[in-house]
Amino acid sequence: MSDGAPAERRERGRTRDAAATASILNAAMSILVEKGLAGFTIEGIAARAGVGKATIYRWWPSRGAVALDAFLDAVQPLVPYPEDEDFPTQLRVQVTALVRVFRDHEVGGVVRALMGEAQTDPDLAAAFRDRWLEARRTVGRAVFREAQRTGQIRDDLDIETAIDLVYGAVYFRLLAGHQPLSDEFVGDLVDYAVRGLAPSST
Amino acid sequence: MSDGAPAERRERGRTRDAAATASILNAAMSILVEKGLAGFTIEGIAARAGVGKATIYRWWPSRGAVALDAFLDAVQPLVPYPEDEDFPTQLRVQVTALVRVFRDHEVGGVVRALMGEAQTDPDLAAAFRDRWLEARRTVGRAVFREAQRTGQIRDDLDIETAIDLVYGAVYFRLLAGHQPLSDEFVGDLVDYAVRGLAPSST
Amino acid sequence: MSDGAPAERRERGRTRDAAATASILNAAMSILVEKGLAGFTIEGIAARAGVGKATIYRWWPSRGAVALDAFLDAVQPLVPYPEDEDFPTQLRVQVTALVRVFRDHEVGGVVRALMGEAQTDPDLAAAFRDRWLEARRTVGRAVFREAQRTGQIRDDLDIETAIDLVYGAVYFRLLAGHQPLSDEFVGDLVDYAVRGLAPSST
Amino acid sequence: MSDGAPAERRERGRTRDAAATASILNAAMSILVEKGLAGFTIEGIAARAGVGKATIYRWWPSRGAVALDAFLDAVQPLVPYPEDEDFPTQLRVQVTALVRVFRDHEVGGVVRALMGEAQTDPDLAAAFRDRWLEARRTVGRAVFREAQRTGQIRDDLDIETAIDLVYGAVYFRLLAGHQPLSDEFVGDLVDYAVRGLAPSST
DNA sequence: CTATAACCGAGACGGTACGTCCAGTCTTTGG
DNA sequence: CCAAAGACTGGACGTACCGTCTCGGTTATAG
Repeated sequence: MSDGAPAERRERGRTRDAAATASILNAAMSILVEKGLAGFTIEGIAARAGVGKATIYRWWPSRGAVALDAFLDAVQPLVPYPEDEDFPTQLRVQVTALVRVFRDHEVGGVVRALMGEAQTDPDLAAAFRDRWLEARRTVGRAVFREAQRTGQIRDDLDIETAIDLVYGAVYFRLLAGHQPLSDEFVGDLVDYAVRGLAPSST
Repeated sequence: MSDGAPAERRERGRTRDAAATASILNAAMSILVEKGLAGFTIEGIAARAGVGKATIYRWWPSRGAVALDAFLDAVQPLVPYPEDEDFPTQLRVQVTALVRVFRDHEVGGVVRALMGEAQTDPDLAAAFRDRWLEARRTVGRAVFREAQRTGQIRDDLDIETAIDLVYGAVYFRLLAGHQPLSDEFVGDLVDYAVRGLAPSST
Repeated sequence: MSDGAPAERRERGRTRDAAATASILNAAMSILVEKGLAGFTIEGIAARAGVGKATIYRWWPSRGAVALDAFLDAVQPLVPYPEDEDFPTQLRVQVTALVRVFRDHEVGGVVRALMGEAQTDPDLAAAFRDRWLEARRTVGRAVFREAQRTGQIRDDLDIETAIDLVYGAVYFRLLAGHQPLSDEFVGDLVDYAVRGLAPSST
Repeated sequence: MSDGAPAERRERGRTRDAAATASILNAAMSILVEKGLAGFTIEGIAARAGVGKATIYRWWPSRGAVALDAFLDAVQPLVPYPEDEDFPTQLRVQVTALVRVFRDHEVGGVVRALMGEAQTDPDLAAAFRDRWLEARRTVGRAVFREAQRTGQIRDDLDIETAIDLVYGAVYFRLLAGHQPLSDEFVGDLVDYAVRGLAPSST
């Protein structure tokens, strides 16, 4: 949420109302799921949460920031950590998990909304990159590095590009909507990528 | 958006003013380039174009539709058709051309704006898919099919997935902005993809 | 409004379309009666009459002018001429007739609309005065003069003021709506006025 | 329009801004006087008052309501209360005062505008009746009742009709503009009315 | 019998104002 | 000092009409 500071020194005055915060994030998430980003307004959130607009502005700089917090609140628990498998399997498990979250939990719409809004709001874009994308890439990077160490992929690989090769296609389908995020798609995608990243057969 | 139908039957009443149409698209494009989608308002376009708001609403259903027409007007001439080369070269040329258009002609920001707006506006999303993405994919598909015919890539390939493997990464970097759209990126991307799509070495 | 010049020299070109004119006045009257002056728009009249807007503007300068013509067309036949009776009876008959037209033929609303619009449109005000009020006053003046000649009212009377004494109350109730235009009202009104205008009893 | 209720219970939230209210009414009055009801727009008032349109719409339902409040603000202090005189003198003083207000203080135009607008806007019509006409009639009614008690006018008189006999003529000349609101007119009018309302000479 | 002119319907045009919504800020009362 | 309530300025929205202006097409008179 906006801050980070771990409430070091007990400050004067009334403390932040945790109930209000939770109420705001719940209201935000339910509005996002019901109506998408259109119709996602600060006034609407305040009304549904039973909260003054100023209370929202005190803690979040923009509607996108609220949406991002609500999204992370709802979605952080859902994504798995890699288990001890070979590289193709690990990659397939990771991508499948992400696609399923997008497809099954009405989360895809929220991600679309957030990335759409981020095209207009640079602060949101940065926050989304740092708090969502980068967190996921950290996990992904570990998987690729381990695969490099065990010789399952080339060691002159640009890992950032390799990650984008796989996940770019997923986000592209999510955002452009020209093709479905099917399990077959994930299978082929991982297959082509694994081959493309493998060491030269010589 | 505006038409499509080739004005078959002469209609009654005053005819559409081509000068106004051009003026609107120019104004729209220049506002998009100057200020991005924030600050891209119907009122602003009307004012800069010297046109009544109603004239815009008469022909376009939303600001996104205006932006799309303006974008296509400006960008259609810039993208090349494939020449007679081997598959890796053709792919590299195509992807490089797209990335350069995004990078060099202030067009990247417009595409970001359009795709961002499309997350909220389903009509715009459909139009963007049909009139931009699909047009580009048609070219891309031909390249992949030719490569298939000449045995440069596997013939059990899902071409749609293959296209997304390459172009997804480009759009992902454009929209998420976590890494630059550099020429090195394009080089590696095409390299990994070509390997991944190649026939089994056996 | 509509005419004036009695078609002296036959002019070149297509002549005025009488059907269109009638259609416009009918449409105007029916819109006035249905919706009042709010909702009485040139576009609405043109649409209902099946006529181009320009055709209306060619012949009338404003919506008020159309309304006035439509009103006079519909109402001129309804008001009676004075018969050969004594003054109080003549006055009562005249006022009663006017009040009944206002009450019974949905004409009251149109007069209210016209006088309301005239507060804003000086040309309409002048036309309404000349073509309606003055026409009615001419009849009224004759009645008062005859009464003066026969000694039924004072001969030092200011006839204009006397007319306003009677008709002013009627129009006031029509426009302000604070009291109904009942027959009892007319009776009392004429009674008080006749007494007030009578010669001194000495 | 705005309230009336004497702010019984102190409410939560920011209180109504008296400066904004005054600024709106001043702007409204000055626009009315300068340009009449044509050119009297909510946007114009907001601009001149330095106020958002929503602030006007929050407190008044229509431009007519604003005009009425501005009018009453400006005019309430100007009309006198009856003094201790005989009936004809009292009536003459009252009518003369009203006519002078109409003539001399640019208030006539505003009343014309209000009554014109009221022909189209029923809410305004009701408010104008209750807050202006009825307030004036209350004073007038007292004068007539006192005259009845002292035998200066008939006691079977319909006072409402009697009031309209006098004031109807004034408003008629104001609204129709066919004759001036001169002092001679007032003199004759009161003279004829007083005679007409007097008890039978027997 | 052809020009020329004024008419007609339709409807696009540049504008103005509407009334609504929301943004982001400010000012109250009250916990 | 925080929270709720809600009034404030401001700006864009999408709509409705305004009055003007082309369009293609239709009667009329004049040559």
